[in-house]
Amino acid sequence: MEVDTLQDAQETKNGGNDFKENGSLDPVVYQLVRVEGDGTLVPPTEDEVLQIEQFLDDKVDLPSIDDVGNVEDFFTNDCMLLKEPDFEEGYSELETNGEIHTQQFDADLEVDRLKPSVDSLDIPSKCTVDHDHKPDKLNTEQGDNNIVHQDNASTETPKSTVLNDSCSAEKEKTDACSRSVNNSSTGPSVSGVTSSVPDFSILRGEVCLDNLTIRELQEAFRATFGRETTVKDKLWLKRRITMGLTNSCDVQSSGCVVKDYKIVCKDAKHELPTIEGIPKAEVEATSLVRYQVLGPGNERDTPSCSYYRSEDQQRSSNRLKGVSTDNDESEGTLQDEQGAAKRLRKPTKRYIEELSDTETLGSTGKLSSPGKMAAHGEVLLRQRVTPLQEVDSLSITYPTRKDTFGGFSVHVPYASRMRRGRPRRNFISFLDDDPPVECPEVQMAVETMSGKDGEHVNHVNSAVEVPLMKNTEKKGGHIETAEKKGGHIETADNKEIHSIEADDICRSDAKTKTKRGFKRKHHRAWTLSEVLKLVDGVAQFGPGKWSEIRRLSFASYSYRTSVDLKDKWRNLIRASQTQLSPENDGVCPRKSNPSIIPVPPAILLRVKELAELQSQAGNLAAAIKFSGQSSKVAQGRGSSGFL
DNA sequence: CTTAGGG
DNA sequence: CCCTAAG
Repeated sequence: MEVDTLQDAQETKNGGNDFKENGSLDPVVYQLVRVEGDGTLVPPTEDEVLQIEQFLDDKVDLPSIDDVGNVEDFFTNDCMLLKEPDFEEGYSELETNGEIHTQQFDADLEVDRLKPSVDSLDIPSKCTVDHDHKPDKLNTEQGDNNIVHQDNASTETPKSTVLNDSCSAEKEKTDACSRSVNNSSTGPSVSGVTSSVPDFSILRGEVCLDNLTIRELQEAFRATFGRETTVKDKLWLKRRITMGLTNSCDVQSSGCVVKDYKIVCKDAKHELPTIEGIPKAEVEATSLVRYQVLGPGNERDTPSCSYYRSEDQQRSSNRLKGVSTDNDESEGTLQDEQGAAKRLRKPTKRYIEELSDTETLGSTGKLSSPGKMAAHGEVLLRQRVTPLQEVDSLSITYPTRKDTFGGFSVHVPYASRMRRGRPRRNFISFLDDDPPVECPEVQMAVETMSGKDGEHVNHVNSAVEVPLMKNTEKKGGHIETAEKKGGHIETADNKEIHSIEADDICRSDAKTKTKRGFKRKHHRAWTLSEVLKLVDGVAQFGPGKWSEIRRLSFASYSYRTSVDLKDKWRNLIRASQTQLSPENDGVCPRKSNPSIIPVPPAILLRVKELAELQSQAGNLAAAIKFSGQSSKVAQGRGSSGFL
């Protein structure tokens, strides 16, 4: 398994209010999209993006090389997990995944008009059965409805006769689906899928996929996944089907017979290591542990579930489940604890498919698709609109953007882009402004990737150039984290230097942009050297001469404006007073925040002295104004040299 | 444009 | 950092 697999397996996520703490996400990647009234997809607003950024935090970690192994491990186990008790549930849950999100849209946006797009976006079989069955429950008008579906699906299918039941369930779903499709006026009907019922008999008993024709395989695929596939690749189909039936990722591309959802290798005649043999409890435990690894989001229940369902709702839905209550119970518990523990999410069926896809395609794991990330906005949208069948048959590359974390250049999902400016209010402007938005990223790359170049100009000390605050870039907490994880405190020098150019671009860009700080100036932590320069500058030119100081001492730091200097100085003074004078037991007020490297007391001392000078200067201005002296005065123990 | 201050 | 009011 490769990192890219994870990223490729994107899920449709809608904007709106569903991004909150609990909005658990796939361990994979989400693509934030908003469905417009007419069914078209639109990039998320920055606000929306922001809302999920925190989740992506964990996600971002995934691709990190170190985690790959774990991830793989995880999926393997998880696959097995699905198999056992709630096989069905696993499935329906997984399948409903996309739908759920989309459905939430119904609440957020215009309900009726969305249906079509929903259908077109998602797997046919995903259509809501429950609208028919449990009209009373959650699926009223609130965004909570979605949950029931999967629950029902799982509930209504006794475990014993898994296959057949699942078939019927699927059938129902399909029917319901077609209904809803038909009901909706404009909906692009799902090609044929809804018209006929898959031939589930094909999956009955011992299935030897090798003996099936492509058509049969496709049928089997449909019976397995509840949707059609246009893929004609036998190998691919076989793998998919096998995986689907066995719920295992570990499937050989051929020579396997599926019997009772277990893989039986023709040749080896032995079952692949599935959940069999592993104590249920152990498995469960495993899952628990794993769940904690991945993300705040959780998953046994679909994201929306955990978030949208109130406690009561959850209970009621649990009741609905009936059969699989015990499992649900634990799930519920898990959910309750999810806040504290990170858990992994079951790989979605789609993920599984994607997985095999990449494998089949001989993917060695290109980390993503750099080439296609160009116009993410649009490209991405189109992709989402494409019928799923096609989506998984093609080697879709999902839009990502390159970003740098802790020195690693990785592609992160489009949605995880950091917000740079003030929230954008409308999509149009969002799109229009896209280029500039990219700037920070570029900068990041430049900063972290390239080695230091030029700018040794009047550089006094490049030694201590560590940002005073480690969370240099990106205000958002999570990126910060990512950076830390990257683990290196690069010499700020690097940072500064490279940032300069990029930032300049950015700034000019921002400034040219629509007035009112559409973009907030990229936050740059003040480095020690900068502070020193500032202090020196103040000492030399006197306080208030910001423009001068900037011109002379900060010639190389084009991103520091005189105002910045002024602000910083103000802060320094504050710090010196707070942190120094009351003889604070050496504990800085901002203590316990490891990410903040306090300004060395030595400097603060100077600041303080200068500050005192200033205040006194108020009365005896003349003394300081004669710069020549003032600097000396300042450097020489302040008040002493003073008249 | 530069400063000073408040936010 | 941003924004504004004042020189």
